[in-house]
Amino acid sequence: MDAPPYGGRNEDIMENQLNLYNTLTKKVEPFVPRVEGKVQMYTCGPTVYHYAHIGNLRSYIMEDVLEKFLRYIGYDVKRVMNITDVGHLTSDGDTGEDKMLKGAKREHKTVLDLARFYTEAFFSDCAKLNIKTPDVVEPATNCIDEFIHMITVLLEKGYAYVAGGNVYFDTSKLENYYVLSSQNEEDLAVGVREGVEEDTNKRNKTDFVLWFTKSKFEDQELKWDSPWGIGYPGWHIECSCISMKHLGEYLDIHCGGIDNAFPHHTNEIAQSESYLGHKWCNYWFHVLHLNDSTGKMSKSKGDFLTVSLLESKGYNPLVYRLFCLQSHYRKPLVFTYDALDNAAVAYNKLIARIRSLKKDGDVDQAAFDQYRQAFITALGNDINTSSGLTVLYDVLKADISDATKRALIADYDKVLSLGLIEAADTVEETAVDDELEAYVLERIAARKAAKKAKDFAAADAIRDELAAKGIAIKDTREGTVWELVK
RNA sequence: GGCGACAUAGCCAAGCGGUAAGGCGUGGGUCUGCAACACCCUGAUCACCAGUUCAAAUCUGGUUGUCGCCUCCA
Repeated sequence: MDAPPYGGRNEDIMENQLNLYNTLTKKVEPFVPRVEGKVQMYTCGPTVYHYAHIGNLRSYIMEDVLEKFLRYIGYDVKRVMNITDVGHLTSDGDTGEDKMLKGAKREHKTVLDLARFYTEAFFSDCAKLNIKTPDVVEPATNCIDEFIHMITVLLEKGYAYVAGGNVYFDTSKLENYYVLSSQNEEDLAVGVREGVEEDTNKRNKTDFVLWFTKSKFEDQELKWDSPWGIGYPGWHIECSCISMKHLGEYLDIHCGGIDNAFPHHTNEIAQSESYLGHKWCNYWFHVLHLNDSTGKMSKSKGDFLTVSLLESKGYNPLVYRLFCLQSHYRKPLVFTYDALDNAAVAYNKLIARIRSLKKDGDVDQAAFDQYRQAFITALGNDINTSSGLTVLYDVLKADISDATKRALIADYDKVLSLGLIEAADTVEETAVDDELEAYVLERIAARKAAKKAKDFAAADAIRDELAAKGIAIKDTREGTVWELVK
């Protein structure tokens, strides 16, 4: 058997199992963790003021694949995610559109209740998409002491200043602030978008708030005492602190959506490395956006696409996962229902093919190892999920035993998490009452008799009769099967 | 205004200098009494222009278009 020809052709990086694009270096480079065999991974979690839309979830799906692939090739991964439940919960223009939030306010629920509600909703959506919950999930409100400590140290070291009641990070103290983007201060526009006011307390355009006591958002509900007065933390500080709280002074991979690269991640690097006095994170993994026909998906314009909405339209959430996996995480993806339908058909066909595989028989270990390596080569090439799926299709077409195919698919699905084997082994349980079932079975038997007697007109009449009742039948090698058509 | 990403068949999409993967759809066929299912076959010179090279979808420069970032956002 010839080795399937997948993957990069660059000899230098072929040696490594995983080559990852690093936003910090703007190159695909071999992934080498700081401590051999272990990966420290941090993910920017959701801001829980609303449901996550499927664009948000694209990032979490692709990060999930990255995490699972790292485990697949043998790394011991510790992954941490924050939950932003403070800071800008009431500062988003979207809230005007948010009926849930309006309702919550009407019912005098607190922001914390709201955060709890949407945190649960977020993980519920993740579960439907087979996204593993990170090892550590930490709400920002659990870490106020840590934030205050880091800000205190930054003030002591001279990287921060107090102005107008707020504490700011002084970006002019850094030799190189723009590590994740090639911007320069002079050309940065302040308040480019409408409705954004310039903060005149800042010494430099790019300075950012570490702690607020004075905010333009007067209705901030959650506030804590601090050396600088009663207030609440700035947004950027939480990720740095939560990461260090659980992963220590060094981080291997930091993930997030591409919109976070500047300024959020840039600011995280600034404050973290100023605080630590050494380099903090080696690899930055950014997922590009899911767009709709009008551009970037957002909660305040166009359709607000959630997992629940897709479900209500009859889509299996895993179809959306497949839709994401068909594309590369570093390319913008445009969502259309046509494309999702395409993925739905592909998903169902895939399941049907796997279902037809025989379960008994021996696994050919040599073939298994070879195809497992092909999959590693595909995914190891900067998490090329599209190529990974191609390997999966190749396995289905390969001249190897069904048992080997099933074993490989189950193995791949540790990373892809499309529920392939489970779906294939699940017999469609149509919710029908016994009476209907008895009727259908009787009609099928009658049709079979008619067919046997070569009375095809009668057989077709029975089929039409059932079709009129929304029941489709088809003849397979194993006999006639039926299902309710929507 | 500045910074950045992207542009491959009807649709989605891989491609990492050596002569265009895969999926869906379409069309044709095999199997079935017919239909459906399944299976087989079927398609593009890679936005445009100019360079570098023996060789470019892949590198360089430019043009056009789309999108993102420079409040908060995945």
